Amino acid sequence: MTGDLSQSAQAYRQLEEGIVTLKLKPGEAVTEVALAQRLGLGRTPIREALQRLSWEGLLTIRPRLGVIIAEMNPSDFIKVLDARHALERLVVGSAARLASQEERKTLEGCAEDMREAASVPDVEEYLRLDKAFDEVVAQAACNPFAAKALAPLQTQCRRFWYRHFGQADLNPAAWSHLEVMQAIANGDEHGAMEQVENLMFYLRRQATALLSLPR
Amino acid sequence: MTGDLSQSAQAYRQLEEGIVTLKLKPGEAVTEVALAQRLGLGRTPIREALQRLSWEGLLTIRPRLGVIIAEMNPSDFIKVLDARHALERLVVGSAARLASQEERKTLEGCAEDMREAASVPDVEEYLRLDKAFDEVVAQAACNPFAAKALAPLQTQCRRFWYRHFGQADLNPAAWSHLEVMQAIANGDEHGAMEQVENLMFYLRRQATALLSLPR
DNA sequence: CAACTGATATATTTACAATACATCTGAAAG
DNA sequence: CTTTCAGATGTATTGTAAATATATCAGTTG
Repeated sequence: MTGDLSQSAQAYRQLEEGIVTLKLKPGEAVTEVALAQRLGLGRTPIREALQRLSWEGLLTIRPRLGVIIAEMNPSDFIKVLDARHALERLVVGSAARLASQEERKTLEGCAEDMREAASVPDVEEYLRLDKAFDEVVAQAACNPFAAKALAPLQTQCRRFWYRHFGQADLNPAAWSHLEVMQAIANGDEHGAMEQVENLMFYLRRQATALLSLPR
Repeated sequence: MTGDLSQSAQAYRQLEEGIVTLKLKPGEAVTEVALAQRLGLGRTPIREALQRLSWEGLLTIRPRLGVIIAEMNPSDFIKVLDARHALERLVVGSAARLASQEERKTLEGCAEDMREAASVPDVEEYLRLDKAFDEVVAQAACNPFAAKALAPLQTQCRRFWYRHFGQADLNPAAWSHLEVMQAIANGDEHGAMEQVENLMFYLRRQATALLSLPR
């Protein structure tokens, strides 16, 4: 019907997207039945999606009380970044070393698209490409365990970034991504790790800048 | 009734333990209803537990086909270790820096118990203590995101370790753990990171030794 | 101010539907 | 006559949904 994804998977995708793009606002309380009606699905798929989102930290389920979309303050984001940084080093390095020709090709295409999305600018498209980029790299690294650990952190980053910097200039972030992609595509392991260091540092600076503003 | 855990949580605990202690053998196929009967629970809690175990990589759910307990070969274990290593560095360092007095106390007690479990030797108790150790450290590090990413990797390690080295001498591994705990308890960040490096190196050596044997 | 009652939301169970796999039967070919 | 392959039917298992039970919160009443 709607692709050959299971209903749980559909629910998950839609809810995740809704959360990172803030259609579901941080702090908001929602009920299972409300979501079920909204997405036109049964309660069970919704429930399974919610559980998964819960242990990815995108929302918290409070028994008999409802689910609330997770808040995220800058200091939490720093913590996410710490964890992500540790894993990105590993994964990006492996990807530069192990990526297949096809994956390198895909990465170059992705870089091109991202450059364009940043110059339009089209934030949602940029986000989709960022996600695609992360997925290709994760696959190229040939370490599904690291990939599984990393993915939720990347999702959190996207959400936080969209919330606080979605309206800002996309170009600096995009450039930084491009450098990483180029290095991986060229099989330059050292360069890739250096560039990912820059990228993480850039995100960290953004977050700390936010911390000093009392908002 | 059985503590105040939800039935899903109970199911998860029991299944996880069953998997790491190989009461559920790698490659084995099981059905939801069989597990439900075996644990005396309904199908839904089982199902939720299975899903969680699935995205922790302890089993794979093949739609309309059944769930099969994950195999794990040494080369997979190396990958798990790569990812774990990256995160442990971060978490252990933070824990040494940030642990409360109470947490340091707990760690010292844990070290004592582990020394004893290793000398008895009591593998299952050792495993429980190892898990408790990991949990205390994760909490002390004040980074729930890193902790969530790390926990499944630690579980995988325990399982693999129990399977291949459960019968071997516990003392070397225990000592290495003790060093880490001591360093954290003393707030010696540098020492803790050094010791965790040793521990990871030790595990890696064990795995590579296994790789060379054709078994 | 305390206790009770009603409403609301989740936790769990149960039932039903859909799908895949295995087995059995039949016919056709050698 | 035997063997093999194709088709159909039966069984087992998961995916989904609805119903029931239980706990929590809020509002009201004594």
